[in-house]
Amino acid sequence: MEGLFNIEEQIKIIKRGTVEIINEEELKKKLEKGRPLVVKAGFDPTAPDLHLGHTVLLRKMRHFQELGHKVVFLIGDFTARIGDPSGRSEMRKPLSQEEIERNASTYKRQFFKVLDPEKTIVAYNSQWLEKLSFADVIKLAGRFTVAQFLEREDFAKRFSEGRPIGLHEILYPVAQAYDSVALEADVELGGTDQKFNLLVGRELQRYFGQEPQIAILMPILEGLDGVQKMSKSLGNYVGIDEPPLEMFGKLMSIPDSLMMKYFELLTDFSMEEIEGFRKGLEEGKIHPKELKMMLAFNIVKTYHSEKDALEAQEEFNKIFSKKETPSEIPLKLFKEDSKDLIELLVEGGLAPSKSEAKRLVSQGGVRIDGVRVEDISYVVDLTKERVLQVGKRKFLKVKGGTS
RNA sequence: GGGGAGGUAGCCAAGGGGUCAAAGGCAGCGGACUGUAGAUCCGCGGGCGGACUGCCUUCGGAGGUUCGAAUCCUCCCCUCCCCA
Repeated sequence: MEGLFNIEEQIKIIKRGTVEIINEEELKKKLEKGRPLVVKAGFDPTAPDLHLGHTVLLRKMRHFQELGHKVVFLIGDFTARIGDPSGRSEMRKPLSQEEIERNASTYKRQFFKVLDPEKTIVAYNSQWLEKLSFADVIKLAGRFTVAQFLEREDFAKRFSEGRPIGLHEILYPVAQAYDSVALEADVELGGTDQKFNLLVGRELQRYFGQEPQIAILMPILEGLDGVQKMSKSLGNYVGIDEPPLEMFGKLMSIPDSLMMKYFELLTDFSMEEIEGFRKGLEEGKIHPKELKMMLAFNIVKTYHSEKDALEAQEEFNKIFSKKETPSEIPLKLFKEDSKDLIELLVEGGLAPSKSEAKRLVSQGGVRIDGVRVEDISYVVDLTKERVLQVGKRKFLKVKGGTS
């Protein structure tokens, strides 16, 4: 592994995109030892659909792999099985072993789009957490004070706002810290929201006589709205399993202000190239849309193929620049020869309810064969194939007369 | 254990017996404008019904009082604050 990269080069690669490294000097010392470092990143097996937000971390893991380090992909199955015992959080409901396994296998399939499967060590934290007794847990917890936990931003905030903080929430970081001890981690990767937890890991490692891990914090990636963090529940995400056109379209809708961040965190362009883009943009030499297309193209290429990316791009241009209908539209067949537009919209999945469908029609959001229809009681002739369009990007072909 | 304040739509938050399907804000959706960006403007806003002073289901849960309750009473669940 060594020889290919000297310490300075390694640090440069590792630092890309990070918000903070605690601390860089220690990292350097660890690297100087010349042995592969154990690099840990934990994932909840709760939401098995990976999106670009997760890949920020995954890509950093891959950087470490490329540098020859040992990357541990830690699945938090133990904690997932307990969930949030207060039952307050839907996202944290307890998962059964089967669910966890199913999620974990989805996860693995998706990760290896980014990570090198040969070089990835997959571990489950139940392996060691399950063995701890209540006494062990109390001892571990005894290493920390309430005041320390109140340092953590979201605890402090909730505490001062008078919102509840469950004791288990305090224990979870301790469990996560113990993971680092069990793995003898040299480095732990996490989002900035994980800062506190990663620091707890350092503390606990010291207690166990280990050299504290380096905490590397990656930024939280904002989603399509440009404000909130990318997450499935907010619906502002780009899933890495999404079809090319979908992916391309979503990426084109990110705010311009997010572009450079996406380039830095989600693509392999060098920082020098990215800096060039930034300048070009500032000086008006590059059109923002062109650059965004390049971004979208590149990301689609990463998760699909160059061919798919090319097709997605062409298709995108066709639909939005030339305002033509897409070349491939799903077709839904109906028995009837004619049908209420409203019902068609609902049954075709273009509107969630009839009221909603009516709203869409009366507000001019619905077209049939490219012609706007604003009559709520319009009946669609289905003897031949018709193209329904809702808003700008939802299309459906419908045809009746199927027996 | 004692005392006090609360739980309202995706979120925040008004409303304290009928005029409340429930103000306002945010998010969302549609339209105009654009580069499917941003900013701005307009419209929508539980569900159902060929659409209107119509029907159904909503204000933590279960009962009750009333012609009528999100609003009053009882019990229960949950949260926060102060005291111990």
